[in-house]
Amino acid sequence: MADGERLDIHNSKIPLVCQSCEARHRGVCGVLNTEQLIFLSERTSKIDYKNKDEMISYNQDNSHYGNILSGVVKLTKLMVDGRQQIVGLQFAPDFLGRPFKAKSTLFAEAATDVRICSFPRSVLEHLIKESPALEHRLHEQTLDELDEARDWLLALGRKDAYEKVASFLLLIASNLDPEHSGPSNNYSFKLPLKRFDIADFLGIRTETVSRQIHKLKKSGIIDLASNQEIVILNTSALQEASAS
Amino acid sequence: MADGERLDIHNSKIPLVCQSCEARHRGVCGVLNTEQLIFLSERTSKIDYKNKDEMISYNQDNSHYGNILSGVVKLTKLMVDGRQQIVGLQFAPDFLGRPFKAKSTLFAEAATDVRICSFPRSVLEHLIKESPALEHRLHEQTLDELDEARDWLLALGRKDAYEKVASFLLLIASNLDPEHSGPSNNYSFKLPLKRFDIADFLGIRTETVSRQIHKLKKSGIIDLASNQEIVILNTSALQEASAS
DNA sequence: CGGCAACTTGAAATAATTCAAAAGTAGTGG
DNA sequence: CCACTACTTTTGAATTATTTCAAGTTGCCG
Repeated sequence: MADGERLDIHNSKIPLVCQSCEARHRGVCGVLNTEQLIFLSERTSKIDYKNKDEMISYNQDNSHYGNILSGVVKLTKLMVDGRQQIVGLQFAPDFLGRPFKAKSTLFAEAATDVRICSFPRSVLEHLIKESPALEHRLHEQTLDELDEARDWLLALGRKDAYEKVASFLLLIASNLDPEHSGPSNNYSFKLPLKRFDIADFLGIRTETVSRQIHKLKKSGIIDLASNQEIVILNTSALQEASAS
Repeated sequence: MADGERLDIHNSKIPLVCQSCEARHRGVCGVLNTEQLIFLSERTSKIDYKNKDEMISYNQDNSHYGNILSGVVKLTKLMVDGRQQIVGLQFAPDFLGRPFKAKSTLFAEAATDVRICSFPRSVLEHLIKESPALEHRLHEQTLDELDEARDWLLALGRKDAYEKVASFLLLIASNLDPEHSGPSNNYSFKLPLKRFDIADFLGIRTETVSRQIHKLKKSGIIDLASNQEIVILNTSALQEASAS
């Protein structure tokens, strides 16, 4: 670490595997310096999951972590009698996994085809020890997830089915296209979740989801290009309907 | 910082105000060294809130943080039409406040008389910069809160009223007396929340809470020493009833 | 002891579920 | 390209859990 100039040149060698990576800047990797990025990239492997693949199982050792490169991941909880609830949805470039705990307390399942950049626990721990900025970044994501979870506690506890479905459509729209936060109308997207999963997320039944989507369509707030393709005709009316 | 011996002696002077403090070891202060503890203690003030006092308001600047020394704090969300949902309960020695965000997205209200050790944002930020262990400790609490929030997502989304009330009683029992996690029977405690707040937490109505408590009593799982004092007669049956 | 708030109880109304069946959609192979 | 199957979604009707509304009862604090 003597010659500043050469060091700079050397450090600008961002690993090839990272150069066009979704998570490189927005994800946790954004806080790593080049040296740390090289260390990490040499210990990662890209893993592809098919839609419906189980990525993490309940009680599984938290031996690996990952960054989501593409796709949507469902986090679900299961009751002994089979009742199920989605307790989180994750999108690229979210960090995936529960740090500092031996075993997982939930399931992670691919809701679409998913690609992640995976690395072992020891690598995470080593990097955290070296880089407080990394723990800070993870802490921020955890805080954001907590804020989100609390928004959903309100929705599950106090909103009716119609409001829940409207809220869900807004959530998906804003996550698939972060630009879409504003009231730009006539925005369309493909739902990453089937009716059953939507119901699972909202704590209601698929039949109820279907009926509420029908209502939203009938009142001209949305339209269906196909079963899975939602067209938002009137964003502010949808926000109104979501009661938030 | 020259003479090691004197420094040690000096450093063993834990601030008087911290010496008998609930949060000193279990809370975030547990990760601070003596020097940092002195720095912090010189910038804190103990604040007492009465039951029902609003401690943090929606959209309020996050200018102060605190450690709960005693009492129970409700975190609530409010909809424009007045519907309300408790999204978290905090007990001593929890850290209170939302770091790294300008404004609060929820209300914090004293659910009992509450005492906190409060300090300004700048002090937190200064200490975090100096001590990665502090951020780590905060990160851990946030992760625990997220785990809890997700447990409640499952409860709100998929449990019926009877199961919700049973789950709630178990939650309170284990937080008021951490020793009570085991199946020791005939344990009694005073509910820190009124029926209305319990309903608010569980996403149901007070009348429904009342009816479910009645059911639990009728089936011999609990007894009421008074309206607010619950006696758990059969912990395993209560766990059964909570469906978790 | 009085008065107000918290809690309980009952009966009617309602939102969502359950069950059943029909309609739509996608994928496969002849 | 159509037929076939499997799966997802929609729709309808009956049932159920919870809410709502209204009235009582209890308990607590001054």
